[in-house]
Amino acid sequence: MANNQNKRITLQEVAEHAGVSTTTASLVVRNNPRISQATRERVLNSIEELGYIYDRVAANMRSQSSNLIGVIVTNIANKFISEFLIGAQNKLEEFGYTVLLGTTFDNAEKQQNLISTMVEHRVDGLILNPSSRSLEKTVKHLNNLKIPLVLANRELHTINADYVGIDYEQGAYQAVTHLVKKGHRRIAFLGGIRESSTWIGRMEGYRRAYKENDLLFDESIIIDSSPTIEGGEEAALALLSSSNPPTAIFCFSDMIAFGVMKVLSKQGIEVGSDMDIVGFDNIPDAEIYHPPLTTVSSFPKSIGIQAAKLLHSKISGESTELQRIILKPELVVRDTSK
Amino acid sequence: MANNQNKRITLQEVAEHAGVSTTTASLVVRNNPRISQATRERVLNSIEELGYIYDRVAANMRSQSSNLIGVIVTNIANKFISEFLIGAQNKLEEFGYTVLLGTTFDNAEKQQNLISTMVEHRVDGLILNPSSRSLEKTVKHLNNLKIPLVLANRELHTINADYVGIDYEQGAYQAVTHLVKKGHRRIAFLGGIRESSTWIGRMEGYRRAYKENDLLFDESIIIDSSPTIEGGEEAALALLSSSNPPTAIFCFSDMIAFGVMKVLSKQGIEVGSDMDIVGFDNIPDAEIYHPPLTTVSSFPKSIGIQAAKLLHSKISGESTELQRIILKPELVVRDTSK
DNA sequence: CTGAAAGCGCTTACAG
DNA sequence: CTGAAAGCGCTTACAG
Repeated sequence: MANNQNKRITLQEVAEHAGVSTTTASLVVRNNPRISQATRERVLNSIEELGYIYDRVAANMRSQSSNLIGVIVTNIANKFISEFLIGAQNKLEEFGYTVLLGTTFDNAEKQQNLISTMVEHRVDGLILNPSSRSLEKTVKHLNNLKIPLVLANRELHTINADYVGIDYEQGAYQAVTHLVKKGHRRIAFLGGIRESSTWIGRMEGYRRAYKENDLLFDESIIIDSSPTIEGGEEAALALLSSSNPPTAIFCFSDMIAFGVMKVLSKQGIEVGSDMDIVGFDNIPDAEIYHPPLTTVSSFPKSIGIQAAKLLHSKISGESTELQRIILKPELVVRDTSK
Repeated sequence: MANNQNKRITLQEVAEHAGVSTTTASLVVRNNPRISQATRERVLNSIEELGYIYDRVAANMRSQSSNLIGVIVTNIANKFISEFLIGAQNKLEEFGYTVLLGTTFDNAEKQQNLISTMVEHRVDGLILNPSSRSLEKTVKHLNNLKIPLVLANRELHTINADYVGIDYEQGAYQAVTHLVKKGHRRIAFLGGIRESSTWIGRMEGYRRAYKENDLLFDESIIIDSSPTIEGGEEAALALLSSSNPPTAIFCFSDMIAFGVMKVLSKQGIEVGSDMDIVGFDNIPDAEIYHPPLTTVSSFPKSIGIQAAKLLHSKISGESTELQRIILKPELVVRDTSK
């Protein structure tokens, strides 16, 4: 083995090899047009010959910018989140950033650690899909952040930051109104974490639809849970044990709806005839599920794209005022409520 | 606005504030035990008071290690991949690394760019779930890599690197043998990209089961496709137009199986009685699908964990020989083949 | 169009 | 147990 096997070639060595200064070599690797074609080619040849690899870490350190964006999400196994992440990542890469990914698994401590790590890595900006609960320390930290921050999907009202999400209130309102038009007068709301802004938003829409249609509001058919299939199963079991079950269920998410339907079908309750169901998110599975699920479509990929765009405009100083971008949801009627 | 608003406090300023040298301050932030308790506390107080943030970029540059691991996958929207990613990420974070994520969307150029970017960012190691086709340039690049590389899920035989994956041959063999035991003698193999090692592995298992059971091998019921639900639909349509259809189908993946079943159910073909189906991957949806899907379980999270462990042992120099870790799959029988 | 020198914010020998 | 000085590999004014 050669003894220079593990040593990276530096720009200075390239410069020496090409017979120019490091300044010139540096300008060449960054495609600065003020270097003559002849010199540029000499340098590029040396780079090729020596197998030089640009050291972005050193460059970033000197120029005080990292081109790194931290993206922190609750759980990539959730289809809504993975779609969101794809949108954000694609757009960020288009802008020339590299993504530093963190997953909190909805854990507040993990979220705090990830934010610290990313800030220590000198990310140029941060997109945060907050966990359902955040430490006070984290709120303080985020409010003192010197870099642009965009919150996504879940709002933290204690934090002064830009926000991109969908109109949960409107989505829930559409879902419940749709069920009312089908003749339902007793509609449960199942799943989701009661403290989260995403749950509260839906609750407001649910209430508005109840009020406008003079339905009898009943806390006992509003059951929260963790936002997973298992959570949906638990909520459904709790609901079925009640003395006065509803005729339709509005679910916090499609995942919740899947859990609910799993329980219903085990109990011999036919979805779409005995009980109508509406989900939320319109994940790809909603369409291929049996029966296909009526749901509120919420364009997670668009949210990701918007968040990336907004962050980029903040970083480049184009936009300075705080913004809230709220995307409109859309009801997709399928077999669970026809 | 104060004019020091955007300037980060440096360790030197901390040291001055605490009345110690930067050496001492540096040792304190890294929890070096050779600093006395009294000095340590003075420094920690100054850090708190000044709001100092550790600059990992500068530290990494000086110490020539980044604590960054690049993880490049084909598509996080795929459940198999997202589970894999969760396993890898959790384990890597446990080891103290931060993850730099890249998604290739199975595009060879994008893969090449991502690898370059990560190497320029001086990642300490790379976990690569290769796209189905790779550029020659990429192969060369990977073989000359100065940092540890672990391939996952898909092997590239032209690359000298460690590999973690499951035994696709064995999985396919189990699936087809299971169908033979159910009495099937004509079993199709649908979906997946013919050039990929994951497809070739399954094909070998399919052939072995055919040979051992003296079945009549027929190329016309082996139809490849892109590894998506849509790909499954296309393959199924192509199969159904053939003059001599099979009585059972072994699908490249659960996603393919979902596409296939969608087509079959539209055509009024009853899955589990008219036609038996076996998938591959055992993604969470396989269980809740209607009907629940028989499939080969392939522990993507474990693959991720193993890949992270292996990479870590390479980085810390514990293991030097090239390793192949092949996890055994397991058949999970459900309603599509009972 | 090109170069010499300083400096980004840390860590690392080395010395005491 | 602590400190002064050099250096990681770049980019950035500044000068010519």
